[in-house]
Amino acid sequence: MRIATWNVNSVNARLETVLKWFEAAQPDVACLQEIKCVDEKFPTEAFERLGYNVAVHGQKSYNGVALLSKTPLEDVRRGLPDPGAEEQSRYLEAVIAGPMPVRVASIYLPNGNPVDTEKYPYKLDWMGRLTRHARDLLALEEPLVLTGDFNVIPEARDAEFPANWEGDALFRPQTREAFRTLKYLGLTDAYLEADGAPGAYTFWDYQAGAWQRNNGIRIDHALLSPQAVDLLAGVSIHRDVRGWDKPSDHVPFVIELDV
DNA sequence: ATGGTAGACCTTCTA
Repeated sequence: MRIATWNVNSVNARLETVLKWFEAAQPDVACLQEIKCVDEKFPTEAFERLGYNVAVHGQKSYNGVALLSKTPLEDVRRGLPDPGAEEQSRYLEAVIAGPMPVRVASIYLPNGNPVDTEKYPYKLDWMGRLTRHARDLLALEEPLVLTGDFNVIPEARDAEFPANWEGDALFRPQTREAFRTLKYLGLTDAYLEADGAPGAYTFWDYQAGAWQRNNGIRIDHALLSPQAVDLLAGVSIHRDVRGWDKPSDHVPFVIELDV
């Protein structure tokens, strides 16, 4: 089972590029982030034509996540538990039906910049809520994949120019500590487990020639329960997609499970 | 030290 995650930066502005990649890469499951539209504006029919079942948790203008699967999506959950009054659409979870069901979550963790605004505490609070929910999911002792745009640079080796990110919400010690707290519940970073070579990035900013200078960071992750690690067969970062016409600033990250 | 790009949008916010 091939499970992809991709922050597409507007699914409608990017639809041609997204469909081109889907036809080439043929993921069984895909988690999209930053779809930037409400549910009714999501191009559901285009994905159904490719054979996918579709679940969407959209939002006007900003954020929004989706889950696509060749087999049915069951037990769909939209949003984390304990939503606040101004909840943003950043979490969508479902069980991928099959002989070995796999629970998958599409995650768009808050960016958190600028750090001297309410955005940073919102990020840390959201990470706390994700961690509490992940603890409950791990208690189920089933194959679980938490994947998406975490907006976290886990270590200096995950940035080409780590000094550029000092003080940034993606790399602050508090952010990295919160990410470790999540992982230390018993989750495994699929990229480190299956490959781990440094210099592998999933995001290059549109600005200041970041792509041309390879000023990249690894912020799109897949965290696996022990039962999912047992199935892990490999990972791949589709770096070349960043060089396509009208690219997203993120590229697809794919994990392969022996299911 | 600064500014650079992209997308959706109640020309400004978010990243």
